[in-house]
Amino acid sequence: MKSVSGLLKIYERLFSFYGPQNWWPGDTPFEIAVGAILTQNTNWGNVEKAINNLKKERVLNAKALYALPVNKLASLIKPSGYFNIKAKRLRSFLDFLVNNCNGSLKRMAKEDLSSLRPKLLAVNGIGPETADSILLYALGKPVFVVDAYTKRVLSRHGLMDYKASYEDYQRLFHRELDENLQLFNEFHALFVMVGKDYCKPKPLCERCPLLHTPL
DNA sequence: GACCAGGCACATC
DNA sequence: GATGTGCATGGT
Repeated sequence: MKSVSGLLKIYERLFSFYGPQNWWPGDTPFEIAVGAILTQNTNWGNVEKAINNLKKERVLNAKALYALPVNKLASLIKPSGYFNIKAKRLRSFLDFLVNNCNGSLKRMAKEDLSSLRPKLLAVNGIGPETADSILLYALGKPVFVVDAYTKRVLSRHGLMDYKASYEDYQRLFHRELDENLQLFNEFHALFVMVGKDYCKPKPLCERCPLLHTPL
């Protein structure tokens, strides 16, 4: 008898309800990395406004963004909230990108996950979720992205203690699931979908697909 | 007007 | 290691 992972059941239900998400919503690895920083504790719609401002100014590339004065950068990303601190965080990421990877995410992607992840985490303003979002969605590295919705869903379904650490949550996925880039990509996106729709601070379980869709 | 949103760094105990 | 706080806009 083969035991099916509870995580896989969740994945199958979400996938059959929402379908493929084809994340990240961004056209280039650089846009994805910028979006990952801008979306910290922020509604994605506000991030889109900020990214559109950068596109209009034609500065959504490493070289142009690096050359931009930090106060000008802050004014462009204002709609995404926390604009002063996020301008600094973008600058610190750009420092790393330019000085270690010649401004190229393609170059960054050549480095192994195990050595690259600690380097990203050492960049001021890049914590575990932002690092893993960049690694998975901009660089194609097989690492699971844990976010607030993931924690809510797993803890409310009794799979994890809500207060467990980021690494604890991530270890669960890496232990239970095959190392599959496409699966990691879709699964995180599906957590965001069900989180936005149903797994809010005040849960809306009545019509949640995790409780009310067939396997 | 209150609540929420795809975190993180930093201070303090 | 755990807990508290500042950061800020825009939608519901």
